Amino acid sequence: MSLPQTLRELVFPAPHKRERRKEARPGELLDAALALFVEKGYAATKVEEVAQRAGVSKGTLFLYFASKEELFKAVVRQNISGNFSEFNAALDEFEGSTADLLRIFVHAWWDRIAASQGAGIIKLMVSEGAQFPELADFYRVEVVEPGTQLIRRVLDRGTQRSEFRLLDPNYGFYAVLAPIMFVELWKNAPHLSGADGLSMNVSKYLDMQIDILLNGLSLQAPANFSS
Amino acid sequence: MSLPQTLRELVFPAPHKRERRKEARPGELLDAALALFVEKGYAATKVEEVAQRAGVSKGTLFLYFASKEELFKAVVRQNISGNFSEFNAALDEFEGSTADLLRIFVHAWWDRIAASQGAGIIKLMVSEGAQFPELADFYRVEVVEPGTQLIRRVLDRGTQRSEFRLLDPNYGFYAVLAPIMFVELWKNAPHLSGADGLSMNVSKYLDMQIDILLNGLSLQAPANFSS
Amino acid sequence: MSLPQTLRELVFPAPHKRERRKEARPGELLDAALALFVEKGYAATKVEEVAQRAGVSKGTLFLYFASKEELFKAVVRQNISGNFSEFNAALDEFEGSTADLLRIFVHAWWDRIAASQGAGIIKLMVSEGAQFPELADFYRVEVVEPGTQLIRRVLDRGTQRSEFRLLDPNYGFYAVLAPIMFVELWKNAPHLSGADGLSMNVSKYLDMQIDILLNGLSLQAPANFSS
Amino acid sequence: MSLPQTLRELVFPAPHKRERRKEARPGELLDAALALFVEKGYAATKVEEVAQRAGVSKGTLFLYFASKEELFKAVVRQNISGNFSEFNAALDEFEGSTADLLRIFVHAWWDRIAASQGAGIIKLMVSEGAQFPELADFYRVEVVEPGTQLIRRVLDRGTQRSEFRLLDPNYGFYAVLAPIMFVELWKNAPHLSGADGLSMNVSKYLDMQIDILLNGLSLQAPANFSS
DNA sequence: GATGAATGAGTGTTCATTCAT
DNA sequence: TATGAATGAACACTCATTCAT
Repeated sequence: MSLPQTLRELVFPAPHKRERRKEARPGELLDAALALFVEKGYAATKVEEVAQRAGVSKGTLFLYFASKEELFKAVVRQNISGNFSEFNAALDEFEGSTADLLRIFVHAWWDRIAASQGAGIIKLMVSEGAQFPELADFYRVEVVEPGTQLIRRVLDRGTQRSEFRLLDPNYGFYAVLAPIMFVELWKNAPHLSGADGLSMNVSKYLDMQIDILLNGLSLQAPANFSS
Repeated sequence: MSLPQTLRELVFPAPHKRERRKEARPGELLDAALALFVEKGYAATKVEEVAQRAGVSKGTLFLYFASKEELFKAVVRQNISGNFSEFNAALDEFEGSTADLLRIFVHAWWDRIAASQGAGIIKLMVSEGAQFPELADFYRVEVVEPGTQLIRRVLDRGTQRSEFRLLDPNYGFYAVLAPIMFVELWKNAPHLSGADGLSMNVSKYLDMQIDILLNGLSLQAPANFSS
Repeated sequence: MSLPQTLRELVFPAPHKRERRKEARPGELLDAALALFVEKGYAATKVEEVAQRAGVSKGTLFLYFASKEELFKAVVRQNISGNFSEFNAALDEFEGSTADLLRIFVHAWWDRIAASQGAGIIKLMVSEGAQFPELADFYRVEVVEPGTQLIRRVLDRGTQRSEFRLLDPNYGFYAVLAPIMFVELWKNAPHLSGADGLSMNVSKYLDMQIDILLNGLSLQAPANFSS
Repeated sequence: MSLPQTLRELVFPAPHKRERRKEARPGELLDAALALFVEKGYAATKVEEVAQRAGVSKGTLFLYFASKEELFKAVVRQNISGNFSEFNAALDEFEGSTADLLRIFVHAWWDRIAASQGAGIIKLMVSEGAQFPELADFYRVEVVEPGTQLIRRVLDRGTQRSEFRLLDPNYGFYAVLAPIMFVELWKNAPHLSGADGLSMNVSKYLDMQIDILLNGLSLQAPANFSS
C-alpha cells in the first residue's frame, strides 16, 4: 500500500528532537506528574511524590506550578497533541480508498498520540474530570471535538464516495471512537484487565477492529437492518 | 423477532418487589454513596456528604459501614448483579442464529445491568481501582471475567456454527466489549461528551454497533484481510 | 496469737449478706464498670462495653448514671469502704503489743479492703485522678487521709509505749503505706510484673514486710523470723 | 563515708554535655509530651496540646513522630536510662559493706533516674500500660527486670556475706522495690497525696526507708538511728 | 533558584449522650 | 423502664501550601 508523503510521516514520524534544556525542571516535573496521575489518579497522587520522582524538593515544584491543580492542568495541556490540524490537512490530500484512509488514520493516531504516556490522561478525564470543569471543557474542546470531527470527515468521505453504506452520522463515529477509547483505557487499567491488557498487541487489535468495522463478522450478505 | 421465554425475561424483567423496609438506612446510604462516588470519584467524595444526601448524620453512616472503604465495597457489591449465571443458562438454551443471540444479549445486558445507576462504577474502577487492589480484584473476578467468558461463548458459537468468520478469539471479544464499555463511560462522563453523551439513544447505538459488528461498513464483499 | 473479738471479725468477717435486689441494675453496672475501669483505665473504657457486660443497653446505663464521669464517681464511692471507723474503734480497744496490732491491722486491711475488686481503684486514682480533681479530693479525704491517720495512730502507739524507736512521724507512715500501695498496684498491673505479680502470695509478702518493718523499728534485737 | 570513684560518679554525675542542636524540635516535643503524659495520662493528652507546649503546630509534631503512639514510645525510650549496666559494673567493683552499697545504690538510683521528669512514666505504665502491651513489654524488659536483677544481686551479696539474714529472695526484693515505686508515684500523684507528696523530702525519706530496711534485715542489733 | 521545615484547614473515625418508641 | 438508632463534638492524622534561609 503506497502512502502519500504527508501521511507516511504521520505514521513513521522522525524521532523527536526536543533537546534537553539546562533548565529541564518543569519538563521533568510534568513527566513525573503525568506518570503518577495516570497510575494513581489525581487525588491519590501526592505532590511530594511528584517532586521526589523529578528529583527535586516539594518547594521547588511550587516554584513552577502555583498549585496541584495548575500542575494537573499543565500536564493535561502538555499532553494534548496539536496533531489534529495535521491530520485534517493530510486527510484533504489523501486520494486512496476510504478504507485505507481509515487504516492509516487509526494507526497514525496510535503511533502519534495514543501510544505515548500522555494518552493515559483520558483515564483521568473520564473519572476525575468532573472535578475540574474548566479542564474538562478544555479537553473536550481540544481533544474530543476535533477527534470527533476528524472521524466524521472520514466516515462522510466513505459515504459520499459510496464506499460505506449510509449510517446515521450522529452515531457512526462512536463505532470508531469506541475501540480507540477502549484500547487506551484497557492499556492503562491493568487492575481491570489482569495481565490481559498488558499483553494485548495493539497493532493487531486495531487491524482487527478496522477489519470488523469495515467488513463485519457475518459470512452472509448483510442483513437488511433498520434501526 | 421472536424471543424465547427465558431471554425475554432477561430483557423485560418484572420490577423489583423488594419492599422498602423500616431499616432503609443502609440502602439509602448505599444509594447516596453510589451517586456521589460515580459523580465525583472515591477520593473526592466526603462521607459527610454521603450521609447528608441520605438524610442522616455522619455518625449514622459509621453505624452501618465500618469505614469509607467498607462503604465503597458495599456499594460495589450491591451493584454487581449476579446475572451472569442467568445469562449463561439462557445462552445454553438458545436455538436461534448467533446474530440474534448477540442482539438479545447486548440489549439484555443493557437493560439488566448497564442502564442502572450502579454501572457507573466502572468509571471508578477504571481510574481509582489501582488504589484498591482488593476491590479491583473483586470487580475483575465478579464482573470482567464472567463478562469476558460470556462474550467468548457467544462468539465461539457463531464461529462453530459457521455463522461468523474465524477470528483470533483472544482479540475477538474486545470487539464486543469495547462498545459496551464505551457506552457506560460515555453516559457517565458528561464532562467529556458534552450534551452528546446524555442525548445518546443507547438502544439505537447498540443496534447500530451490533449491525456494524455483524456486517461492517463496506458495501463491497469483505476484503481478504489477514493480520 | 489470740485476737480480741473485734479485730478477729475484721480479719475473718462474716460473708457479705447484701441480697441481690430485683432492680440490681445499678449494682451490676457498677460492678461491670469497676472491672473495666481497673482493667483498662477510665478513658479506655467505653460505656457501651460496661453496659454490655452488665447485660443492658447503652441507653439504660444513662438511665442510672447521668454521665460516664458520674458513673466513675459512683464506682469510686461505692468501693471506698467505710471501715476506717471500725478500724479506729478496734484500735482503741486493742491491748496487745503494737507489733501484733500492726500485723492484725495489715492483714485485716488486706482481707477487708485490698483483696476486693474495688481496691484496684487506686490504680485509677494514681494515674487518672488528676483529671478528676473533685474525685481525687474525695478519694483523698475518704481513703488516703483516714488511712494515714490510722497508720499514724498505730505507729504513735508503738512509740509512746516504747515499743518502737522514735521516727519522724511525718515520714514513718510511708514505711507502712509503701508496701500496702505497692501490693495493690503490683497485683493490678500484670503487664508490669509479668506473671510475677499474679503469682505473688500476698499473705506471705505482707508477713515479710511487717517482719522487716518491725525489726527495723524495734528497739530490741531482731526477732528470729522465718518465712 | 568514703565512696569509691565509680559510684561517686553515679551519685554526682557531671552535667550532661549534649549541646542543644539546631534541630531541637524532637527534643522539645519529647519534653512537652513527657510532661503532659505524666500529668494527664496518655489518652487525656491531645497531640495538639503537646505541639503547642513545644511551640510548634500539630503538623510539625507529625513531622517527627509518625503517630501519637510512636510519640509515646519515643518518650518512654528516651527516658529509660541505660544506667543498669553502669550500676551493675559499679556493684561488681564495690568493696564496702552491703549496707553502704544499698544506701549508695538507692541514692544513685534517685539522682540518676527517679528524680528526673521521666520517672513519672511509671505512673502511665501502671495504669495505661495494659492498653499498650508492646510498650509494657518494652518497659518491663528495659526497666523492671534489670531493676529487679540489680536489687536481687545487692540482697544476695548481703546474704552471702552474712550481713543480712536469710530471706526468700523471691520476696525480698519487693522490700526494696516497694519504697522505690512508692516514692515515684507519690511524687507524681499530688492529687492523692495533697501537699504532702510535694513537700516530702525524698532524700530523707530514702534514708529512713533504708535504715528501717537495714535494721530489719540486719543480723546485728539495730543501729541507733535518729532522723 | 532551591530547600525542607513548618503550617493548619480538612477529613475519617470514635464515642458519650440523647430521645422517640 | 428499656431500647437502640441517631447525633455531633472531639480528635488523630494528612497533605497542599508557604517561607525563611
